[in-house]
Amino acid sequence: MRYSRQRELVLRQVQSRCDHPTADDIYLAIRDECPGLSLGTVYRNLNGLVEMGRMRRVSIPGMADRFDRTLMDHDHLYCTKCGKVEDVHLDKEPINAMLKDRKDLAIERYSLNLYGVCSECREKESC
Amino acid sequence: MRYSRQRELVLRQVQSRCDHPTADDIYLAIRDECPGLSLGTVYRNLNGLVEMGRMRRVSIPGMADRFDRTLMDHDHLYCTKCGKVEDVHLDKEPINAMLKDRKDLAIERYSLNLYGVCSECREKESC
DNA sequence: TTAACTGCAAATCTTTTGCACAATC
DNA sequence: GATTGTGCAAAAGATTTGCAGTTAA
Repeated sequence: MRYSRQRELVLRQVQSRCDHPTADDIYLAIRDECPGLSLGTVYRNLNGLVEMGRMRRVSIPGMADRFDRTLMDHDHLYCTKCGKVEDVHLDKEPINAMLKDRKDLAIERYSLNLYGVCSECREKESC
Repeated sequence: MRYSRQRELVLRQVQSRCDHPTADDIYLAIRDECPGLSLGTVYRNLNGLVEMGRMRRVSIPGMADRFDRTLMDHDHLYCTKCGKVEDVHLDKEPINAMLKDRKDLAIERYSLNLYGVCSECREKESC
């Protein structure tokens, strides 16, 4: 894979944010720095970067994919109040153990999506 | 909500199948019994029936939603060989207990998607 | 009768793709 | 100079929606 300014900007943008931006968020944020940039290029680069393991894709049914700079294993909480996606680090051992017990299943991987109220909205509520 | 032949056919179709059909699968299967049926009507009825709790929606990133007649709580295994979606009944207690321990999180619900090889494909493999 | 439902087609939203041109190595 | 990447615009796929006509209660 060879260098491109567009890919560099996409990667930097994702790495600089903790809010799980969509392809369009990223496009809007960097297009000023790169006149003529096209959304298709952002998509192509995001796909490549995810495939290379430089970032992760977060898929939540019914909405555009988001992109996450954090490579370490973790899960996501979709806030039912404000729509934000928050990182959550759960202890996966209970799940892994339970799945390992099921020798009738050949599970390669799984994804867990959480729905609830994010920490920011909870703080607002309790005031 | 009042009776309609279209809704009746959609519901019957889902209830008669264990293969998690998509809206389009359902449309193709029943349109002979209902000349002039439109895909939009199938979508509208599926949405209504899910909302009424008469069936469940199964969302897997990157593909069309599927519909599931089984109302009881369970999970889904997406087969990476053949693309089928298989019902899986897991012991959720370990997950629920782990989540309950995390009093810093306000989780309302969660969804678990499994990826692996379905029972049918595993049988074929082992021959 | 009237509120809910339908068919149709167009619109929406997200993502991909074909192609001619440009940039990298 | 070969190959990879880009911009543009069109296409694709899933789903929703506006509207005028139809149907159940």
